Amino acid sequence: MSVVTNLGHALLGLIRAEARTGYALRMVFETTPMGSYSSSPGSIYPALKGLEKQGLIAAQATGKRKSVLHITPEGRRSFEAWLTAPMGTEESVETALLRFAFLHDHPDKQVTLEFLATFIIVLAGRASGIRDWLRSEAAKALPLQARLAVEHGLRSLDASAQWASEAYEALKEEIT
Amino acid sequence: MSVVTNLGHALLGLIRAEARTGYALRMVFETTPMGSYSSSPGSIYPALKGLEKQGLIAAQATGKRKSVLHITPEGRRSFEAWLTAPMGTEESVETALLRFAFLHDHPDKQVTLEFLATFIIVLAGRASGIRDWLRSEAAKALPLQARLAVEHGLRSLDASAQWASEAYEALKEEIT
DNA sequence: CCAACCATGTAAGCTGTTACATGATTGA
DNA sequence: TCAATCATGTAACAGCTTACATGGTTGG
Repeated sequence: MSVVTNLGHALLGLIRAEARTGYALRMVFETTPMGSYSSSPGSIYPALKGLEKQGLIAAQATGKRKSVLHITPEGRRSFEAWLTAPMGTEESVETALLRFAFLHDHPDKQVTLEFLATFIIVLAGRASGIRDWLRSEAAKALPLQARLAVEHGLRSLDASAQWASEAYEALKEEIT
Repeated sequence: MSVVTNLGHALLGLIRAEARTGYALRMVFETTPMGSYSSSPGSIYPALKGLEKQGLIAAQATGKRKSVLHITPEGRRSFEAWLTAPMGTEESVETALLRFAFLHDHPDKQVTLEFLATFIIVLAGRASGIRDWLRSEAAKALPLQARLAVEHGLRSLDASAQWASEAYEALKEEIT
């Protein structure tokens, strides 16, 4: 039972790439566009403790006050499983993007291409659900602006799908 | 101090439009694309109690078990203030969309047009922040896929801005 | 030496989720 | 009458935020 949140996976992925202190991780969230995640000590440190309690990361004290966190073999396994799990129909765009970003060092590039292909299908399904609703009687009863707001959700999904297909092409280029 | 969440404002706005039972509100979230909000009893009823405690809505028992909720004068004032407050630079897209949807019955359509214009500016500011970062040294150190993930955020913002400018035109049409 | 930054943590509180619980009403 | 749906709620818990608290290190 993986009780790891998006924040937890973001932290785990960063630590997997390079052993770091909690503070260094906070700085990543504070100075890069990865900053949709917390960055406040009150969320980072408890999350790290959770990962440690689950045996996914371990701390190495370095004489000074700071302690460098590194990933454990079990953490590596758990992260890998999360990374390559099949995408469910309700997986959030945020989670999918996080997984995609971390898939970069996966040895088999085909996995990433399939990931994007599935993502496109999932997004298309959601978009057509909204389109159906917009054609329904209920939708016609709504005032223009409420309908426009729904339309925004559709545009968002379409933009994601558009992005995914371009990313697909870009990666395919890179492989060859 | 308005301690009302997005869910609270969504509920308040629906009740303002028409007095309803808690169950009817749940159904709105369950059967329409407004369903990004809760819909579970465990979130709706406590939220409604919160609104009641703040004097923004009031319940009228109807003999049977159900009680119909209606907005109070203070609730109306509070909602109106939220609706027409100037947009801050960190206002979430979700909040902005909710406000936009409820602005439909605002007497002065010019307010809505200005709202959209501001929204476009806010989005442009965020997008250019990301674009700047993508041009930075830090960004160039990132692997392709991480950069692509950031690019997704940019596309999202652009799609919202595109939507906003089209909504602007659609509303302008409607007014005349 | 003092300010700024590095570094880690705790405590209170708010939202929301899941799951459980209850009972009334309605239509087949 | 029995199932489905209407209708309202509570309890436990997860996750995050804000604010508070502490102390080490480094550069001017």
